[in-house]
Amino acid sequence: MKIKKEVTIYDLAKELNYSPSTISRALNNHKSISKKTIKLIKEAAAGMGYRPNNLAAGLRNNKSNTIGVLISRINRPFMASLISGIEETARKAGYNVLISQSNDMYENEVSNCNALYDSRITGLIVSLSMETVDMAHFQKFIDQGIPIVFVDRVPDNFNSYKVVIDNYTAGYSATKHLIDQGCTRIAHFAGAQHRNIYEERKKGYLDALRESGLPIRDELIIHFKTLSFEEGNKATKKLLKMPEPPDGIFSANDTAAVSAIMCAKKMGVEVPQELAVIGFNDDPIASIMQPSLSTVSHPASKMGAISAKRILNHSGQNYDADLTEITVLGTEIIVRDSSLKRTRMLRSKTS
Amino acid sequence: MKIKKEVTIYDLAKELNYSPSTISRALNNHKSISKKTIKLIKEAAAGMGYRPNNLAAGLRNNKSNTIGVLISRINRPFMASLISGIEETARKAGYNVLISQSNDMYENEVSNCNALYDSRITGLIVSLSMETVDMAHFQKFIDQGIPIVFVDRVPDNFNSYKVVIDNYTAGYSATKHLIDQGCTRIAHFAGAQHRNIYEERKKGYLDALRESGLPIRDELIIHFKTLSFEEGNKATKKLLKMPEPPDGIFSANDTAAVSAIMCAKKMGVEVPQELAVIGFNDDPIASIMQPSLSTVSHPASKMGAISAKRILNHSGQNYDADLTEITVLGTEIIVRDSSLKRTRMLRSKTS
DNA sequence: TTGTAGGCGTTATCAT
DNA sequence: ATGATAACGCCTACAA
Repeated sequence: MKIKKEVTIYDLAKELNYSPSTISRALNNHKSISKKTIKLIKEAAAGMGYRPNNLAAGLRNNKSNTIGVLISRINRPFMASLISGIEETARKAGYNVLISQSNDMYENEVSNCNALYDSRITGLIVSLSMETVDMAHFQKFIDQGIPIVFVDRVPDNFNSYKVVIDNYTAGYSATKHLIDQGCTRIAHFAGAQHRNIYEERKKGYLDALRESGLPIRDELIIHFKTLSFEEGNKATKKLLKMPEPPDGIFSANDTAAVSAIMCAKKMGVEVPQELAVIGFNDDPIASIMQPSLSTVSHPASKMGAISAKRILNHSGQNYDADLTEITVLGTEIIVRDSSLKRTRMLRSKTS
Repeated sequence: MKIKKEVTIYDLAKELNYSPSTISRALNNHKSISKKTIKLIKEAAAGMGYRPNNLAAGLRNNKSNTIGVLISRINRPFMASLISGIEETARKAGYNVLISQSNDMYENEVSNCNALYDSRITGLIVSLSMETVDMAHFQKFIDQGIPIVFVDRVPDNFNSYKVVIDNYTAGYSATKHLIDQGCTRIAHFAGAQHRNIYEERKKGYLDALRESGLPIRDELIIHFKTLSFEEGNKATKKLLKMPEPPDGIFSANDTAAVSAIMCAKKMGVEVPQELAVIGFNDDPIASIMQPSLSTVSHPASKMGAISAKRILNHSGQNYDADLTEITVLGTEIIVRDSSLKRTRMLRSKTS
């Protein structure tokens, strides 16, 4: 097939009897060009079907108008909403979004990192893989003055922009809520402890128990690898078979919390009467399952938007100093049926 | 801050006493370069921290190693899995993925289309917005020999690659299943009829009724704009208040089906005994809610992988001919509790 | 306000 | 097997 020749600023220049530089300036709204000329040139450009070549502009500027995103998996409600927030904000500012998923594997994270770097992205937004410990693969961005925003799963040994929620308080409040409901043997589904968000949630859990004078029982703290449905199922089965089973579970994510409820049901354990459950994230499923799942809100889309804005605002600032700008968002406990031991008002309300 | 000078093939050339061309060829595994030299050069490149510049290579080749994705919304289970499938396949082949969401608005689709074009993507994967009717914005890709793969929500007045499921058969089978369960007044939640996937599902529904000798009642066919939870809720309420309410609903997506079940519960209508429901997509929620939702499988990730492969395999072939290569995937009815009127085996099985 | 010219990093062509 | 050179499209000092 014949491929149509693309229109360049040279073609426009010839057509309109201007120099290419004037065309270029006009298209970029350069102040030295009169409104009239700009309008004329832009209309001609549109008429001739001109489309800018980001590759050429990017090469010239050594930077593409692109934000890179590096996450574990796209098809998780939290991540999908995070990306959605990033995309929306970036798009409005005329930026594109390049995505990549590590599937929670360090090796993938490194190679995706390189792939994004090779595309000369304007900035990088990262939620670390479960495995990642070493952070060397991010250094080259810093060396080039390319801003990195870590979001949700952030490192604590690397200075950069960070966007997180207050995981400690969230963990504390979630646990406190269960205690308020009368739970005394509260289990915790903990995430990988080298990811500080999970460490913080657990700390909040521990402190809530301590403050209430409840004993900390190691056998009720289950350390998960990925907080998957399967892991949750297995853990719950084991817990409920204990001589003194827990009467409450605080899970570090909704997926595992849901599996706990389903497992309990199957084993004939009533939720919330015999076992109260609270999750984390407020996935869509939380409000729909029955009993509906109490959980902690996690403003995914907003975190994405903030992360993108960080990149957009960065432009040329230097942030390699030992300066770490952290944005901490609040969360709230969303009380639904799965943790309401005492009163049962709102029973059928979807929330 | 000081920005480190980036290493280019010229630096490598100087360092190794080769010409830039040789370096370039070696890095691209050109056959005229000996294995030994390639190894030498690649090792030096890695040692010196060389990273290729996709922008420059892309400009030179007038094509970036990037696949563009244009969808309605990322944070929908089907879409997230679709993207995930695309990303995984693209990544393995060394391609990047640029995403954009239209939020189901025509105007956004057009401008995103342009933004992706400006980045000189290798190929475009599209699931049309609900609004889109005119297809002119895609023409420029065809003119440049850039392949387009339409997936799921595809046009029927535009020749290109397409990846779809057999919506007619799916709609037929879903409806037939309800009939087999003894339903005689089956309602249908239909999507926007100018999107052929919804038209096909409806056709299947109608034919299933006809073949079974059941009357087609217009008042039981509800046309939705977006098949949202709210729309589903409203429609269900109206249906159940009819003098002769339906005893079955075939919804063109799971979201609306879930809302139907929840609405029915609230109104004291038993599912499936009084009202059987079957959805479409097999969203994660379908197997977890109670009663679990019968639905039609929709191989999102696989469709994404196939779409990406289409682009990767295209390389230079001409497909502007009046040739439309369509890949049709099969689906299957997933029977769960929400439609099992008669027998109740497997009651507590999650599916 | 507009034009000229050089270069961003890479690769393909042509030559050796 | 390797090298020299031009070109991809755009932007921006510098000049006018």
